Amino acid sequence: MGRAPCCDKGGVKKGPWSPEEDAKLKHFIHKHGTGGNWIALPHKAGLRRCGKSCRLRWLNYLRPNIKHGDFSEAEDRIICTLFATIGSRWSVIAANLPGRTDNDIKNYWNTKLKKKLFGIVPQTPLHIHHAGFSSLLQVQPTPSTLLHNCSNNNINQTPATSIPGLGTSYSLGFSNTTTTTCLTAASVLQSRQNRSSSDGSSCNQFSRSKDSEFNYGGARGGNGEPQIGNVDSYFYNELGDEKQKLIDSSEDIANGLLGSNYSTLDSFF
DNA sequence: AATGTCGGCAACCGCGGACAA
DNA sequence: CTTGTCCGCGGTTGCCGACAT
Repeated sequence: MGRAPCCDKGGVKKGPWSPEEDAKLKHFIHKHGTGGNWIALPHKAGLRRCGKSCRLRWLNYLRPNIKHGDFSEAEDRIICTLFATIGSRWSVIAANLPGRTDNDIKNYWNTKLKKKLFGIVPQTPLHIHHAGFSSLLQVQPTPSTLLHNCSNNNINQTPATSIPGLGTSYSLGFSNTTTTTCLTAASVLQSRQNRSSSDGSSCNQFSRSKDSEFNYGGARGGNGEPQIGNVDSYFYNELGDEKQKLIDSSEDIANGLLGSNYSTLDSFF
């Protein structure tokens, strides 16, 4: 039953690829393609490597049209917005950045972009976060770092909007990438919930999976920890007229960035 | 100059869904 | 329907060069 055994784990080489191995793999794929079977490929190509390793090497480094080097400001913005909208789905983000690999984007986010956006470790948490940002709990920005980053980034300066009643009140400048994308993610989700919820009060859909967990600092449990899935208490009770503005702007951003792919976001929530 | 620390990046690991037998 | 493998993904590790002490 089942398929033939995978590669011989004992006989395979691990670690960095040599130029000779790269050449062998490249030559074989150019001549024969992958054949839809990575497991059989290394043997056919004369490589003592696991099929998985070959696939990774090809996809991340050897295949044509791979971009290496610095990311542009436009790429930064796309990564940030998509990350805030869909979380750490690097393959989906990579699909929106031609020539970039998921591994590249993941490394770039973890080593540079995260620091560029959030700066030093803050004292005051930002009260809105998507599951994608939950991994950043140790590096959430203070209002001052938000403003600092905002002025340094010099991105789309627009009037700030005050977000009251969230423990610590302060202005969130829409021009800041991080803030915008947090609000974008929150309001996109909220608008989607509006469409699917008859009474507008249920947040169940936000806790269905780890990727759709949401919380607001304005809605905390008895232990003071943010509660998962309490988006509505903020959107319905506290945000008032600003709610629609947020939803409208976030829909525009998402539509502009993702185009026809935007409709596929439904599948994530 | 030697040693320690940090950051960037390539590669590996383990998991879950899809699919073949 | 069950079992076992393949594939793709995200998270993590470890190597190596740059920089600091």
